[in-house]
Amino acid sequence: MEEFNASKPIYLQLADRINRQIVSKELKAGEKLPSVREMGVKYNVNPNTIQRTYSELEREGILETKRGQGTFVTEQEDRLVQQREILKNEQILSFIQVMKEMGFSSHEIISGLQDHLSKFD
Amino acid sequence: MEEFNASKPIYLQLADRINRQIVSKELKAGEKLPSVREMGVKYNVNPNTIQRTYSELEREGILETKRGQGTFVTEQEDRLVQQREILKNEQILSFIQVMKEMGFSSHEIISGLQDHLSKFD
DNA sequence: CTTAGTGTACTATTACGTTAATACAATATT
DNA sequence: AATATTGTATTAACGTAATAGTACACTAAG
Repeated sequence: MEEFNASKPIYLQLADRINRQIVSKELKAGEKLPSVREMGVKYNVNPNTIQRTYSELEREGILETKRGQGTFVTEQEDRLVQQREILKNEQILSFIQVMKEMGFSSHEIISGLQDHLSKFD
Repeated sequence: MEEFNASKPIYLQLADRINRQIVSKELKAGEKLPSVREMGVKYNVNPNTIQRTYSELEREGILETKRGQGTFVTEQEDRLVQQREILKNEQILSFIQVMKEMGFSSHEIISGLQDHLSKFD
Protein backbone atom coordinates (compact mmCIF):
# COMPACT_ATOMS: atom_id res chain seq x y z
CA MET A 1 0.00 0.00 0.00
CA GLU A 2 2.50 2.55 1.10
CA GLU A 3 5.09 4.07 -1.11
CA PHE A 4 7.21 5.86 1.45
CA ASN A 5 10.48 4.88 3.03
CA ALA A 6 10.44 4.88 6.82
CA SER A 7 14.04 6.05 6.99
CA LYS A 8 13.50 9.48 5.42
CA PRO A 9 10.88 12.13 6.17
CA ILE A 10 7.85 11.94 3.88
CA TYR A 11 8.00 15.63 3.05
CA LEU A 12 11.54 15.20 1.67
CA GLN A 13 10.66 12.06 -0.27
CA LEU A 14 7.82 13.99 -1.89
CA ALA A 15 10.18 16.87 -2.63
CA ASP A 16 12.53 14.43 -4.36
CA ARG A 17 9.69 13.04 -6.44
CA ILE A 18 8.40 16.45 -7.53
CA ASN A 19 11.94 17.59 -8.23
CA ARG A 20 12.33 14.70 -10.67
CA GLN A 21 8.95 15.29 -12.28
CA ILE A 22 10.05 18.85 -12.94
CA VAL A 23 13.50 18.17 -14.37
CA SER A 24 12.00 15.43 -16.56
CA LYS A 25 9.48 17.97 -17.92
CA GLU A 26 6.62 15.83 -16.68
CA LEU A 27 5.76 19.09 -14.89
CA LYS A 28 6.45 22.09 -17.10
CA ALA A 29 7.57 25.63 -16.27
CA GLY A 30 4.64 27.68 -15.00
CA GLU A 31 2.40 24.65 -14.53
CA LYS A 32 0.07 24.63 -11.52
CA LEU A 33 0.45 21.91 -8.93
CA PRO A 34 -2.46 20.38 -7.01
CA SER A 35 -3.42 22.25 -3.86
CA VAL A 36 -1.97 21.09 -0.57
CA ARG A 37 -5.35 19.60 0.27
CA GLU A 38 -5.70 17.70 -3.03
CA MET A 39 -2.12 16.50 -2.81
CA GLY A 40 -2.76 15.34 0.75
CA VAL A 41 -5.63 13.17 -0.47
CA LYS A 42 -3.63 11.87 -3.45
CA TYR A 43 -0.70 10.64 -1.36
CA ASN A 44 -2.73 9.94 1.78
CA VAL A 45 -0.76 12.33 3.95
CA ASN A 46 -1.65 15.42 5.94
CA PRO A 47 -1.92 18.77 4.09
CA ASN A 48 0.65 20.15 6.54
CA THR A 49 3.16 17.62 5.24
CA ILE A 50 2.50 18.73 1.66
CA GLN A 51 3.01 22.32 2.70
CA ARG A 52 6.41 21.46 4.11
CA THR A 53 7.25 19.84 0.78
CA TYR A 54 6.14 22.90 -1.18
CA SER A 55 8.03 25.22 1.17
CA GLU A 56 11.17 23.17 0.71
CA LEU A 57 10.93 23.32 -3.08
CA GLU A 58 10.13 27.03 -2.92
CA ARG A 59 13.27 27.48 -0.86
CA GLU A 60 15.20 25.70 -3.63
CA GLY A 61 13.73 28.14 -6.13
CA ILE A 62 11.87 25.73 -8.37
CA LEU A 63 8.34 26.36 -7.04
CA GLU A 64 6.53 29.65 -6.54
CA THR A 65 3.35 30.11 -4.54
CA LYS A 66 0.69 32.74 -5.11
CA ARG A 67 -1.60 33.14 -2.13
CA GLY A 68 -5.17 32.35 -3.07
CA GLN A 69 -4.14 30.99 -6.46
CA GLY A 70 -1.94 28.02 -5.87
CA THR A 71 1.58 26.67 -6.18
CA PHE A 72 3.35 26.70 -9.55
CA VAL A 73 6.54 25.48 -11.15
CA THR A 74 8.80 28.51 -11.58
CA GLU A 75 8.70 30.27 -14.94
CA GLN A 76 12.49 30.63 -14.91
CA GLU A 77 13.51 27.89 -17.29
CA ASP A 78 17.18 28.68 -16.71
CA ARG A 79 16.72 27.57 -13.13
CA LEU A 80 15.13 24.30 -14.26
CA VAL A 81 17.93 23.53 -16.70
CA GLN A 82 20.42 24.26 -13.93
CA GLN A 83 18.45 22.07 -11.50
CA ARG A 84 18.54 19.16 -13.93
CA GLU A 85 22.32 19.41 -14.11
CA ILE A 86 22.67 19.75 -10.33
CA LEU A 87 20.52 16.72 -9.56
CA LYS A 88 22.30 14.68 -12.23
CA ASN A 89 25.72 15.42 -10.78
CA GLU A 90 24.53 14.80 -7.23
CA GLN A 91 23.24 11.38 -8.16
CA ILE A 92 26.34 10.40 -10.11
CA LEU A 93 28.81 11.58 -7.49
CA SER A 94 26.91 9.95 -4.64
CA PHE A 95 26.63 6.70 -6.60
CA ILE A 96 30.34 6.64 -7.42
CA GLN A 97 31.31 7.43 -3.85
CA VAL A 98 29.27 4.57 -2.39
CA MET A 99 30.45 2.08 -5.01
CA LYS A 100 34.08 3.05 -4.41
CA GLU A 101 33.57 2.75 -0.65
CA MET A 102 32.36 -0.79 -1.25
CA GLY A 103 35.56 -1.52 -3.14
CA PHE A 104 34.31 -1.63 -6.71
CA SER A 105 36.66 -0.50 -9.47
CA SER A 106 35.65 1.96 -12.17
CA HIS A 107 35.45 -0.92 -14.61
CA GLU A 108 33.20 -2.96 -12.32
CA ILE A 109 30.92 0.05 -11.89
CA ILE A 110 30.57 0.64 -15.62
CA SER A 111 30.09 -3.00 -16.57
CA GLY A 112 27.69 -3.62 -13.69
CA LEU A 113 25.68 -0.64 -14.80
CA GLN A 114 25.66 -1.74 -18.45
CA ASP A 115 24.39 -5.17 -17.42
CA HIS A 116 21.36 -3.63 -15.75
CA LEU A 117 20.79 -0.95 -18.38
CA SER A 118 20.56 -3.57 -21.11
CA LYS A 119 17.25 -4.64 -19.54
CA PHE A 120 15.78 -1.19 -20.13
CA ASP A 121 16.43 -0.85 -23.86
CA MET B 1 32.22 18.94 12.89
CA GLU B 2 29.84 16.09 12.36
CA GLU B 3 29.53 13.86 9.40
CA PHE B 4 25.90 12.77 9.60
CA ASN B 5 22.98 13.61 7.37
CA ALA B 6 19.97 15.11 9.14
CA SER B 7 17.53 13.36 6.81
CA LYS B 8 18.34 9.81 7.92
CA PRO B 9 18.75 8.33 11.42
CA ILE B 10 22.35 8.21 12.61
CA TYR B 11 22.15 4.54 13.55
CA LEU B 12 21.23 3.65 9.95
CA GLN B 13 23.93 5.85 8.47
CA LEU B 14 26.44 4.07 10.67
CA ALA B 15 25.02 0.72 9.61
CA ASP B 16 25.53 1.75 5.97
CA ARG B 17 29.11 2.73 6.64
CA ILE B 18 29.99 -0.47 8.48
CA ASN B 19 28.24 -2.49 5.81
CA ARG B 20 30.52 -0.93 3.20
CA GLN B 21 33.63 -1.42 5.32
CA ILE B 22 32.75 -5.10 5.54
CA VAL B 23 31.99 -5.75 1.87
CA SER B 24 35.17 -3.86 0.93
CA LYS B 25 37.17 -6.16 3.26
CA GLU B 26 38.32 -3.18 5.28
CA LEU B 27 36.72 -5.20 8.07
CA LYS B 28 37.40 -8.92 7.65
CA ALA B 29 35.33 -11.97 8.54
CA GLY B 30 35.59 -12.71 12.27
CA GLU B 31 37.20 -9.37 13.06
CA LYS B 32 36.21 -7.69 16.29
CA LEU B 33 34.55 -4.29 16.18
CA PRO B 34 35.08 -1.58 18.80
CA SER B 35 32.76 -1.80 21.81
CA VAL B 36 29.59 0.25 21.80
CA ARG B 37 31.27 2.63 24.25
CA GLU B 38 34.45 3.05 22.19
CA MET B 39 32.45 3.48 19.02
CA GLY B 40 30.29 6.07 20.76
CA VAL B 41 33.38 8.10 21.58
CA LYS B 42 34.82 7.67 18.07
CA TYR B 43 31.74 8.99 16.30
CA ASN B 44 30.65 11.28 19.12
CA VAL B 45 27.27 9.62 19.56
CA ASN B 46 25.58 7.85 22.43
CA PRO B 47 26.46 4.17 23.07
CA ASN B 48 22.75 3.39 22.80
CA THR B 49 22.83 4.62 19.21
CA ILE B 50 25.76 2.32 18.44
CA GLN B 51 23.86 -0.56 19.96
CA ARG B 52 20.96 0.07 17.61
CA THR B 53 23.43 0.02 14.72
CA TYR B 54 24.94 -3.28 15.85
CA SER B 55 21.48 -4.79 16.41
CA GLU B 56 20.46 -3.78 12.89
CA LEU B 57 23.55 -5.38 11.33
CA GLU B 58 23.08 -8.46 13.48
CA ARG B 59 19.53 -8.70 12.19
CA GLU B 60 20.97 -8.59 8.65
CA GLY B 61 23.26 -11.47 9.53
CA ILE B 62 26.61 -9.81 8.98
CA LEU B 63 27.50 -9.15 12.63
CA GLU B 64 27.45 -11.52 15.59
CA THR B 65 27.65 -10.50 19.22
CA LYS B 66 29.08 -12.55 22.05
CA ARG B 67 27.97 -11.29 25.44
CA GLY B 68 30.92 -10.20 27.51
CA GLN B 69 33.31 -10.52 24.58
CA GLY B 70 32.25 -8.08 21.93
CA THR B 71 30.72 -7.71 18.49
CA PHE B 72 32.32 -9.41 15.49
CA VAL B 73 31.95 -9.60 11.73
CA THR B 74 30.30 -12.93 10.95
CA GLU B 75 32.62 -15.83 10.12
CA GLN B 76 30.31 -16.91 7.30
CA GLU B 77 32.19 -15.60 4.29
CA ASP B 78 29.43 -16.84 1.98
CA ARG B 79 27.13 -14.33 3.61
CA LEU B 80 29.64 -11.53 3.04
CA VAL B 81 30.09 -12.38 -0.62
CA GLN B 82 26.32 -12.44 -0.96
CA GLN B 83 26.03 -9.12 0.88
CA ARG B 84 28.52 -7.49 -1.48
CA GLU B 85 26.41 -8.57 -4.44
CA ILE B 86 23.17 -7.45 -2.78
CA LEU B 87 24.46 -3.99 -1.92
CA LYS B 88 25.97 -3.59 -5.39
CA ASN B 89 22.68 -4.39 -7.09
CA GLU B 90 20.71 -2.19 -4.72
CA GLN B 91 22.93 0.77 -5.50
CA ILE B 92 22.88 0.23 -9.25
CA LEU B 93 19.12 -0.31 -9.49
CA SER B 94 18.34 2.66 -7.28
CA PHE B 95 20.71 4.86 -9.26
CA ILE B 96 19.22 3.82 -12.59
CA GLN B 97 15.68 4.31 -11.35
CA VAL B 98 16.33 7.86 -10.18
CA MET B 99 18.22 8.82 -13.33
CA LYS B 100 15.43 7.41 -15.52
CA GLU B 101 12.84 9.25 -13.45
CA MET B 102 14.75 12.44 -14.18
CA GLY B 103 14.53 11.67 -17.88
CA PHE B 104 18.09 10.64 -18.65
CA SER B 105 18.68 8.06 -21.37
CA SER B 106 20.86 5.00 -20.88
CA HIS B 107 23.50 6.66 -23.01
CA GLU B 108 23.43 9.86 -20.97
CA ILE B 109 23.78 7.83 -17.79
CA ILE B 110 26.81 5.90 -19.04
CA SER B 111 28.60 8.87 -20.56
CA GLY B 112 27.85 11.08 -17.55
CA LEU B 113 29.27 8.38 -15.31
CA GLN B 114 32.38 7.95 -17.44
CA ASP B 115 33.02 11.70 -17.32
CA HIS B 116 33.13 11.61 -13.53
CA LEU B 117 34.98 8.30 -13.27
CA SER B 118 37.81 9.62 -15.41
CA LYS B 119 38.71 11.90 -12.48
CA PHE B 120 39.28 8.87 -10.24
CA ASP B 121 41.78 6.94 -12.37
C1' DC C 1 37.62 -14.53 43.87
C1' DT C 2 38.10 -9.92 42.09
C1' DT C 3 38.24 -6.80 38.52
C1' DA C 4 37.74 -4.83 34.05
C1' DG C 5 35.45 -4.85 29.79
C1' DT C 6 31.76 -6.38 27.26
C1' DG C 7 26.59 -6.46 25.65
C1' DT C 8 22.06 -5.41 27.41
C1' DA C 9 18.04 -3.28 29.77
C1' DC C 10 15.61 0.48 31.79
C1' DT C 11 13.98 5.21 32.72
C1' DA C 12 13.79 10.02 31.72
C1' DT C 13 14.23 13.90 28.67
C1' DT C 14 14.56 16.53 24.33
C1' DA C 15 13.80 17.20 19.44
C1' DC C 16 11.48 16.34 15.23
C1' DG C 17 8.14 14.40 11.93
C1' DT C 18 3.38 13.60 11.34
C1' DT C 19 -1.46 13.86 12.09
C1' DA C 20 -5.53 16.44 13.27
C1' DA C 21 -8.57 20.22 13.71
C1' DT C 22 -9.31 24.89 13.28
C1' DA C 23 -8.87 29.47 11.82
C1' DC C 24 -7.29 33.31 8.95
C1' DA C 25 -5.69 35.80 4.54
C1' DA C 26 -5.66 36.43 -0.33
C1' DT C 27 -7.60 35.55 -4.86
C1' DA C 28 -10.99 34.22 -8.41
C1' DT C 29 -15.69 33.36 -9.50
C1' DT C 30 -20.45 34.06 -9.26
C1' DA D 1 -21.22 41.45 -1.98
C1' DA D 2 -21.00 36.57 -1.27
C1' DT D 3 -18.85 32.22 -1.87
C1' DA D 4 -15.37 28.84 -2.87
C1' DT D 5 -10.59 27.78 -3.30
C1' DT D 6 -6.13 28.72 -2.33
C1' DG D 7 -1.87 29.22 0.89
C1' DT D 8 -0.75 29.95 5.71
C1' DA D 9 -0.68 29.87 10.82
C1' DT D 10 -1.71 27.87 15.22
C1' DT D 11 -2.33 24.40 18.76
C1' DA D 12 -2.52 19.74 20.53
C1' DA D 13 -1.27 15.00 20.44
C1' DC D 14 1.51 10.96 19.28
C1' DG D 15 5.61 8.12 17.84
C1' DT D 16 10.44 7.69 17.06
C1' DA D 17 15.38 9.08 17.17
C1' DA D 18 18.79 10.46 20.15
C1' DT D 19 20.96 11.68 24.49
C1' DA D 20 22.00 10.78 29.32
C1' DG D 21 22.52 8.14 33.30
C1' DT D 22 22.26 3.98 35.71
C1' DA D 23 22.22 -0.83 36.52
C1' DC D 24 22.71 -5.75 35.46
C1' DA D 25 24.68 -10.09 33.17
C1' DC D 26 28.31 -12.45 31.05
C1' DT D 27 33.25 -13.33 30.00
C1' DA D 28 38.24 -13.08 30.29
C1' DA D 29 42.23 -11.94 32.87
C1' DG D 30 44.55 -10.87 37.03
